[in-house]
Amino acid sequence: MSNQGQGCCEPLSEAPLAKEQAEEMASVFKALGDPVRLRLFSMIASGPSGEVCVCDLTPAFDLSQPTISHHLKLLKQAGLVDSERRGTWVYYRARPETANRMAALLASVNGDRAPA
Amino acid sequence: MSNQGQGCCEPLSEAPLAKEQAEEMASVFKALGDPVRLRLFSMIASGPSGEVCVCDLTPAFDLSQPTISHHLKLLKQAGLVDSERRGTWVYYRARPETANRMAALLASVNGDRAPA
DNA sequence: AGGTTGTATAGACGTTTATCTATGCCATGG
DNA sequence: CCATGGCATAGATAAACGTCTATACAACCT
Repeated sequence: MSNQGQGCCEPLSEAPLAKEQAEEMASVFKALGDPVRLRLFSMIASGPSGEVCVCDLTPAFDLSQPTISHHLKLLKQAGLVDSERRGTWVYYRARPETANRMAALLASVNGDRAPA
Repeated sequence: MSNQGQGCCEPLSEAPLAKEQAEEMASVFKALGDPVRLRLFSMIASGPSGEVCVCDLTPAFDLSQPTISHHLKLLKQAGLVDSERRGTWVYYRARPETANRMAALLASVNGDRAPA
């Protein structure tokens, strides 16, 4: 229930996005715009302990380890995940603020408007 | 079944997002992953009459008319907007079902897990 | 210290993408 | 009809992207 509206932006249905805001938000959508990254993010976000080891993520794909590492880096740069090294392994965890911010933006698109 | 102690590499039994679903949803995010398209979608979604004429969208950018037309096409293919020709002009309107579906996905990322 | 395993970085390469100019396709109006 | 204006399609091109192999870095374990 932590929907702390951090006053990020107007809902889409009220006012168009400014150029800067659009660029910032588009970069997050772009990070989610790849099937591999979306699945990675999904696996991380739904990790039962709130975090997932890279060693669990890598074998889940038919891709090389550096490729997975690269995608995780992009997710991190987009602000969607955070990483922490504990010993040998690195754990990734979702950053709900970012996801919820994008969710709020999309949820504001409503269809009931100007009934003829 | 937390493996925090040492055994890290227990394979995830099931991916939260299936491969096909991820590809389908990623294609929508990809459409929103461009600043121009996001602004276009934003302008369309916030149109006071629920729809916006292309003739109003095109001059709002420093881009050629075919480029705008191309971006609108991608938004349409992603299921984010619909278009209708009325006489000389073409009007675009948002499809809230798609936007709300993506919003629901992102909103399901919540941080309250593994209390303290 | 040396070997082993997990993760990240570097560089290369083929594909996709965003943009342009040129052109085609409606629909309206002389 | 033919001309005009709005929008879409086609083809070209440079930049960005996803992937790979090779290698470097980091932490563990004898």
